[in-house]
Amino acid sequence: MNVSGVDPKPVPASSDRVFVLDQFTPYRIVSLGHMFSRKLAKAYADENITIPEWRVLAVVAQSQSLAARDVVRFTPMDKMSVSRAIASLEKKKFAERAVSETDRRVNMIALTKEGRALFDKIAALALAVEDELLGELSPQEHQRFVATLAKLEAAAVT
Amino acid sequence: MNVSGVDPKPVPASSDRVFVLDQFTPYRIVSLGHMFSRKLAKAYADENITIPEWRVLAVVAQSQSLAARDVVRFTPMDKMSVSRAIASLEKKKFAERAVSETDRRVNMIALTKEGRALFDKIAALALAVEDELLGELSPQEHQRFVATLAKLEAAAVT
DNA sequence: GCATTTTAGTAACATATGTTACTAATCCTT
DNA sequence: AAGGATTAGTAACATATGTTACTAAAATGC
Repeated sequence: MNVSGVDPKPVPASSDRVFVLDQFTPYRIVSLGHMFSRKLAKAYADENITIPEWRVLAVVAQSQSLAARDVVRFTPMDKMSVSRAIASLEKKKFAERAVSETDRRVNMIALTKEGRALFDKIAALALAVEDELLGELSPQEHQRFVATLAKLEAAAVT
Repeated sequence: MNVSGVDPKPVPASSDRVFVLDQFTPYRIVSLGHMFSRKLAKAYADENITIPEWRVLAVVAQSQSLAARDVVRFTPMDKMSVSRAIASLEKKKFAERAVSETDRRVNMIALTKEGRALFDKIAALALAVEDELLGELSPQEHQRFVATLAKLEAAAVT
């Protein structure tokens, strides 16, 4: 019982079904996403890097050099966010930008030595957080969960 | 093959494990959460209500009247966000605030007739979106997924 | 090959969100 | 019951994020 003296009660929605926020699966996924975000951000809070910057770092680290537009493709960020994150990574000397020789509209992004080192460090932290968060799941449970996740991702892009 | 001429390649992290962003489960959950958020926001884009406002609306709708501090408990919002959302719901005539008679620090929130109607309408939309997003899952798969979700929520609060 | 459309990226503005610190009320301890 | 500690809520500031509209380059199509 909370301070207000009332517990939340289900309330009939328009139809015969009932809407209860914490039994609403999409909402729970969103909330869990927030919790994970915060956990991860905390894990690398000392590393002088923001979430958007980390996303760019992680994507660029997986190729030798990547067009900014492809960062947009590979992350849930819009092009303005990517542009800002890259600018800031550049200012911090974790990445460098160079105009593409074949298409001068395009910026190619590459990590500096420091950027690569930072990625390695944070990747290790991230994997540790993953262990902490998912460690309780059996391999089978994890595998099933990820399979369902893939279905949901597919449903969400349609 | 993308425009830049390189596909993302896994890169060894600090240990023997490899960090690949789109195989990193916490990140996938966060991304899926964003996708769902956007889907839901789109579904009620015409309704003159923001995401934080909707969260408050949904929580308050489930009781007759609720203390603002309990909204903080029941949502992933901090008290400032809740305060702002309530202020804005009040301005839009969807909610009313009254100082609690037993504790004058506390604001009790209640929905107006219009707020209740709006909740009913959006709840129906939300359930439709849920069907769209989760409709492909068998009852068993959904049930398993939600069970795992609960474990992850528990791990994330620790 | 010239005009039109599309694309990549950014600047400038508006809005939203997080943070710190404050006020007012209540609780707790003795 | 008086003092300090805690709690609910908000104001004011700083930062981040979304939006629109622009520039420059390249692709398209006539």
